[in-house]
Amino acid sequence: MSDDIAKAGDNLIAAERLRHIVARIERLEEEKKALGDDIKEVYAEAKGSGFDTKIIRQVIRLRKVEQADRQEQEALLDLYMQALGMA
Amino acid sequence: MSDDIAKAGDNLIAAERLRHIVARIERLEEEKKALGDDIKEVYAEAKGSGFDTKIIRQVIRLRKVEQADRQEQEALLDLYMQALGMA
Amino acid sequence: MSDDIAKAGDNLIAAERLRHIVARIERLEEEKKALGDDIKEVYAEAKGSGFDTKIIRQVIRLRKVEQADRQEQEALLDLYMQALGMA
Amino acid sequence: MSDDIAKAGDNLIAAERLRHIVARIERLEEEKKALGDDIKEVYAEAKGSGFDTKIIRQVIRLRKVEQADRQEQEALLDLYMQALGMA
DNA sequence: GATGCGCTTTAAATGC
DNA sequence: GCATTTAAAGCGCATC
Repeated sequence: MSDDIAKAGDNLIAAERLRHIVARIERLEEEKKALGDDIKEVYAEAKGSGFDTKIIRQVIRLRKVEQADRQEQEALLDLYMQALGMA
Repeated sequence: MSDDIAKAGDNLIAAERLRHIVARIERLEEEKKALGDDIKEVYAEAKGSGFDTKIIRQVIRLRKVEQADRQEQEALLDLYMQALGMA
Repeated sequence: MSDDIAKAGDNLIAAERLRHIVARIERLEEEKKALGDDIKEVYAEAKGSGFDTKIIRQVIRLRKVEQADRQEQEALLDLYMQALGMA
Repeated sequence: MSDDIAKAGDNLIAAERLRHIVARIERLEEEKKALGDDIKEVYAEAKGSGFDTKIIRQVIRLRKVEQADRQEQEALLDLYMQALGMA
């Protein structure tokens, strides 16, 4: 019997925690969406200034992969350094 | 001649503006990604506490469509009001 | 040598299957487009009868999200049932 | 007074027609969605057979514009024929 | 622990 | 030019 009471209490606590988790995620998603809107706005503004947003997107994509490449190269370098006992 | 100078100046200005636009977008995307990571972390934490993330995701999705529902109803009401010349 | 023959045969078969796939997709897309045209026609007809298509679109959108809502609720219930070992 | 009655009657009829229009559109959209699902299925099947769906999509897109080109050329030809009194 | 697969989200294209 | 529709990317999940 007291098991049931304990279980009911646990469920309440779990429900409360769930509520908290959901609230946190929703808050974060809201902020994330706001940033997405900001980005959209910048593109719209750029377009209004006569820029081709498609090309801007390409530029950004390109810079992203280049950055990834650089990081990869650095990671590889680190690995070599470690292998050579230089790090 | 002075046209060319003016054009060169414009290009410089355009390049500068482009640089600025790209920087702004990259900054915003960085923040956006950080929030995505935060969300992921909350899910991971919830999972670690024994919650079923699938249920949490479903709850959040449901709340989202309910909210959309409410907004759609209001939009529809507005339309009717306008159609009836009451807005 | 016979490997090459086999491979050539495979390529022929693959080409034939590809042709078949493309044909099927094109046929389906054609039908899909026809339906899209039908829908457009209904809207045009409604407009001709004095209806505001904007409102009709909104009504349909609303009914869609309400339906999605219902389905989400059922999905959530299922998840809960499963989580509670009742399904 | 009888104007009001007439108007109320009109509204009822309009509501009935609206219901009918919505039902027709929803039916058509349902069929359209079913075809979309069929197409997705064909792609999935193709993928299961080892084809690269991305390339298949390109093939289909290409064939579509080629077909459009052909139709355009034929239309142009018709025009010329008519202009020459040969059609 | 890695890989692949489907699904959700996000970007691009198109038509009104 | 904006909203809808369609293609692509990213992500979590399941499996091996």
